[in-house]
Amino acid sequence: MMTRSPILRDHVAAAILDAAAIVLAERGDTASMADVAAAAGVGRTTLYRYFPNRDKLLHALTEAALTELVDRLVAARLESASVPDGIARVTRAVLGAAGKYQALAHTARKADMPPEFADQLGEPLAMLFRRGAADGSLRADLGTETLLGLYTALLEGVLSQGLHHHLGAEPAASALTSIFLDGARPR
Amino acid sequence: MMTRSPILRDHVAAAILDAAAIVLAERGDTASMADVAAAAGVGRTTLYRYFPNRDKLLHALTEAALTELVDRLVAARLESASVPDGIARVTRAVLGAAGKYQALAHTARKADMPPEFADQLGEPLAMLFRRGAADGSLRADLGTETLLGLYTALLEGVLSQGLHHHLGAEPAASALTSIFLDGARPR
DNA sequence: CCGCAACGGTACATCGATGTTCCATGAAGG
DNA sequence: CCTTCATGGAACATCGATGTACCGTTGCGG
Repeated sequence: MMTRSPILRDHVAAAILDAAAIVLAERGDTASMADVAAAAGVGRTTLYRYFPNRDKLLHALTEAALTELVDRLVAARLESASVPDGIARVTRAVLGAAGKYQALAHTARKADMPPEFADQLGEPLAMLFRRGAADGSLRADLGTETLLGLYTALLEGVLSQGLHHHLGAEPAASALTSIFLDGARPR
Repeated sequence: MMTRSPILRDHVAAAILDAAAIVLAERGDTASMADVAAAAGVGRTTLYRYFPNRDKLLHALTEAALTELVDRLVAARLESASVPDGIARVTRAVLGAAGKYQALAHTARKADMPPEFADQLGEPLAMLFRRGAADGSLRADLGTETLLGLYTALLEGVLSQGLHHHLGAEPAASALTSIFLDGARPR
């Protein structure tokens, strides 16, 4: 027998998640399961065969998005970069993973983010900023916490505004990094 | 007869809108009319007497929020300020009007923003940034459009992240302005 | 080439939200 | 004091979304 193919099934599931990410990013919570199914080019019942209910789908989506983000973050090897370059890498990583990640900002209003991810995401970033405060490559007058908050706010704003679509991911990333590090005033 | 009092009615309506702004900002589209009514401390039927349906409520809320924002923006007298100071004033204005404005970012996904408001909000800001590009008080290498996009992204991100609640409106505004103008790198 | 299994579609039960109607209550105003 | 009117609650109809069951079709695997 051998149920058709387990790999195919995984790929279909991935395709559904990609579609879900898009439609959720567009329409937010108002997107229905039917919308997701249609966007994925799959029957509604088939969608339910892969994800037995809406919660499971959301959960799988957040997990996929956070995993991708964490992967990109470790691949960025922040330890072996200067602080400014590290920030540039983080920016590229986040904007590159935007596809799936963007949907979560609207829906999963920090509801049930698994705490292990929170650490895996937040710690490297916090470490980077602390290092910057210590070695003088970042301002100290605003406080490391505030600085980090402003940086993530800028990331979230750019994503939610779709700026990386107008400009392309790479130009958007370099513009964002440049503004955050050097400001809008000419040096 | 004299239907009780027309001013009282306006105040109740305003209270409902305030409550709606809060609950919409928290729960987004998933907030029900019943939630809004409860948050406003008013019966569900009474809510429907003031706003005959959900659309009307949302519409009134966006109008109130945008009106407040426009008012603060004209009160800021951007023409008579330097560009950096103008940006500081805009930041304070937006963060000050956050209460109502924040809810719209999640819900009214630039759906039906009345175009007259779009101009009243966008034009002064665009003017300010163009002036900055012309007189050299803002960088020109990223393009005025991009610069403006990054600035509004930063505003939106700070709001959606609630940073102005952790820090207080005024400190948040000055930190935001400082980062945007001067960057995170020490000068 | 044949059968199993996944697929898509239809139909259906259920649930929560929306919007409406009606009525009892209570408080302000004359 | 007594009328009047807004309020809040309950009951109701409706609608869309969720989740489930069934069924005909299709196509890959053996």
